[in-house]
Amino acid sequence: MAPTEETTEKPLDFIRQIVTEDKKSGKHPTPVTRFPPEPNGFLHIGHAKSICLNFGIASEFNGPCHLRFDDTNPSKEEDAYVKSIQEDVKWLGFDWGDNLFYASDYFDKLYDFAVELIKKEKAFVCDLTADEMREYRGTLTEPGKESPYQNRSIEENLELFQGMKDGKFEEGSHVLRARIDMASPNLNMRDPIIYRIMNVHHHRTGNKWCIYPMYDYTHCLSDSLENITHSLCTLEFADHRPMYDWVLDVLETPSHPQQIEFARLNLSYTVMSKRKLMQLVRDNLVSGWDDPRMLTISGLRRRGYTPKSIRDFCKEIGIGKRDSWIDMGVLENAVRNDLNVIAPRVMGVLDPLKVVITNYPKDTVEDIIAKNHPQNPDMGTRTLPFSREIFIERTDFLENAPKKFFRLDIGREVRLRYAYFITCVSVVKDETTGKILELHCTYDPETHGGNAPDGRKVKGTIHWVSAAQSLSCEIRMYDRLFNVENPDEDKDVDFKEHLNPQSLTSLTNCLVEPSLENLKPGSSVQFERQGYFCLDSKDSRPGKLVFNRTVGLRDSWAKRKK
RNA sequence: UGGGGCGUAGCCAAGCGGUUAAGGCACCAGGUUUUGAUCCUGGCAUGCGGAGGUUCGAAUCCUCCCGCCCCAGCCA
Repeated sequence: MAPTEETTEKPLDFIRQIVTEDKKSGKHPTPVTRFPPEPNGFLHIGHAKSICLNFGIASEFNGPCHLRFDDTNPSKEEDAYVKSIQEDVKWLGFDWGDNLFYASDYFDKLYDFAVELIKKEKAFVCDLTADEMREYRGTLTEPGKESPYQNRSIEENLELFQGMKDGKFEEGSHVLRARIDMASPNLNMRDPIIYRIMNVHHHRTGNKWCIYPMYDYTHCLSDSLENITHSLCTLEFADHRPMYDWVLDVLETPSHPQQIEFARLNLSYTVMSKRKLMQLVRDNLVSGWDDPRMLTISGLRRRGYTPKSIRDFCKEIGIGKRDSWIDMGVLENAVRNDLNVIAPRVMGVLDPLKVVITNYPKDTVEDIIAKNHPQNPDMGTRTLPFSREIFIERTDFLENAPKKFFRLDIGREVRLRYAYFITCVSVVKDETTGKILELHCTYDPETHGGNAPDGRKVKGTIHWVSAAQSLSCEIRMYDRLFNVENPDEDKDVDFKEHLNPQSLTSLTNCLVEPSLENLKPGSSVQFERQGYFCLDSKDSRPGKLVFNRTVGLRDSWAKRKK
């Protein structure tokens, strides 16, 4: 390939560079990655970044990517979440093949490893209470104190640990701890807890266990048991890497994967943590995990985002180690780009204003041919009914409009898309309120199809629907969920205070062209001059259509008005 | 005032000692257009957190300083 042809390729991020080098050096001829969610909530756009990274590397280097559920804390986890997570990963377009794993699959092995640790005098059972433990841990600047239980004999530790497993002790009375260094400047190395007693039913192992391993102990071993080569996680785990390596160095394990950290995604005007998303759901501030305003994968799906748009977005933002804030506009731009190519164009009127074409014959309904996509003839055409009474957008008429207003005013001529030129003659108003009830216009029969034989031009082309044949529907308009860039910023103010009360506006008098009658729920269309909309997959019914606005079109006119 | 991570444009982000510091978003100015959409063209960092130093040559190496993020769960 000529060098010039390579210039469009996106440069490798630092993780792909490492993977590339490991392949070249023969250290890891094919990488094995994993996406390891805890099944304690729904996946969100932040997870998509990790999914695209892990599955993306796998497919680029022809290696597998495992889906592994990090289910070591049964008090928060549910089977419903594992289902939704699998659905979302698949929907995003990724495939883990046979490589579906659960940390809970390794509970037996993990227990045996813990016994090995005890036998090597690298772990001990500790009876300190949680409060005492905190005191003994020390602070950021002061070293901790060694546990009075740290010198128990191997035999005693073995017996106590067995007792923990057998349910002989109360929750909180004992934990198993790694024996490392209470004076370590890294708090994670101050004899961290690796097992705790929890009398909780586990969604997969039921009541078999009453002790559960901690993340730091489990994750590295799970990675090793699955022969993961590159264990990718977010920056806040960098401090845990010494522990990750310690466990794998002390124990006889199949492999020693490399943990690499990257920056998590921050998006403006939203919150990302599962805990906060959960609050919004629980407090009924949104309609559920899949509320179209939520940046969960299921919310985005219902909003009309395509898998490709989310993948493109993740590619666009890149992988690095700086704390970065991505503007919502970047996400919106990603859907627009995809939908612009694939969404059929149709006409829909959000706020209808009646127009009577006074010189058009009364009982005539005419077929108008319209393109389904202006740049893609392969998408074909459709016919639109046209008649004497139509509806246009209320915002497409303005009395005493400025010169630059390319729409309707008394005496002005516009083109009805694909149909005729019309000229506004008069306005009918409600005598008491002054509200505009309808417009009287005339059409030029010579302009059929939208072109004037005399070559005269009109600046504006507006969308319309035929009054008698249009379908009424509901359209839900969405705005950002929060009205500040970072709802988490002020620790003294609850993030819910920043909720945008206008985040959902339901328009119930909308009218769309009749071709939409049998549209499949979930499909996307562009309402010309308005934006991209998708038929809601939950609430839409035949005869009672409900659309979600995915995103508006770029609108330089609206910008100019400001 | 412990440890770890990070500072390149309004927002992301390449750059890995050697021509005028990629690219995208945003923004601005034109052009095409039966969507004020799309598309196309051009503009947009004498500058890489700051100050010194090394070098013929520094965003890249060294020193000091400044700023931001993370860590004291029996969460992940």
